[in-house]
Amino acid sequence: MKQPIGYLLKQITDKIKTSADASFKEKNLTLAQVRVLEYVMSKGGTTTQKSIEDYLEVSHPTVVGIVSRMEKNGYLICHMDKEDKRNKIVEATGQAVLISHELEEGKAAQEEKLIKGLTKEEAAKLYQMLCVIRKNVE
Amino acid sequence: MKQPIGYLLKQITDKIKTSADASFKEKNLTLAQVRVLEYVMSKGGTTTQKSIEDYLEVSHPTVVGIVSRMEKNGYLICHMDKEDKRNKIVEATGQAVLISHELEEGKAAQEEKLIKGLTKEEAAKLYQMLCVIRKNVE
DNA sequence: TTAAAATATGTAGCAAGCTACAGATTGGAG
DNA sequence: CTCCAATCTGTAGCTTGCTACATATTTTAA
Repeated sequence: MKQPIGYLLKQITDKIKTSADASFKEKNLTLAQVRVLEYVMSKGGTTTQKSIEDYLEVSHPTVVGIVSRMEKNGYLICHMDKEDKRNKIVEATGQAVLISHELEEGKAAQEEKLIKGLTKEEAAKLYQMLCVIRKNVE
Repeated sequence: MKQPIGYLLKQITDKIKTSADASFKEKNLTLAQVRVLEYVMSKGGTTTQKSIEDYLEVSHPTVVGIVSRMEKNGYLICHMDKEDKRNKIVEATGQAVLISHELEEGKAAQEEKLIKGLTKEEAAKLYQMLCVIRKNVE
């Protein structure tokens, strides 16, 4: 029974999430939170909640949840933007900066593990095709 | 900023789920529920909860939730297996049989939309590479 | 035969996705 | 200036994932 591509994608995504969440558990982080942390660091440690939302391409209530859990766990600090009171400024804490280096190292290894068995050309082709599909579902 | 493949996969998967859920909403179904329904129908309208779990490759509490919501909405009926009382037999209702035909028609169209812009050869190659990746994350 | 292991299900509690609705602030048109 | 629209955030409530723990039944091994 040949599975539709969409289902294949879901199985892969679920398994990436589950194993990543398990590996981050001792740090009190999840894959989604690590992605947020990477993004905030790429912005120099400070950004807005709306900016995270645009980057992740998820709905704003989802970001509210992730950010507030990270704040509760000491990875982020939030405060209102005095220039524009609609904006919520999100900053990485010292604790977050410290572990973000470790996280960065593991990242490349994960990507390699994912595409193990594919040639460099195949991986590039895959990437390109996934971009086509992403456009198709927009 | 080039996104990792894992993240690309997640974005695609999320969007497929969101738009599919919206399209099934008037029938009081979700994408996950439709997949269960398809599977049950492929088994002649009767199977066990454990069998659904193996097919979906998700944890058993996840299946419990999906099946019980479908039962509540009149798409499934469950009862204990008298041969082996550990098994929960799951059956599609008449209502489920009726709409399963409609659902089947939409399925191919969705798959086509997803891979629109790829040649038949590319799609086959994509499928093959995704199978490699699925093995890598097992 | 009986006790332990395997199997199937269930419940509790959490994270992360969504929509729908609401509130506050800012910007722009008249 | 004023009011309406746009923008950003928040809350409520849902589904679907998960792990951890518990229960019942069956199977297997001693």
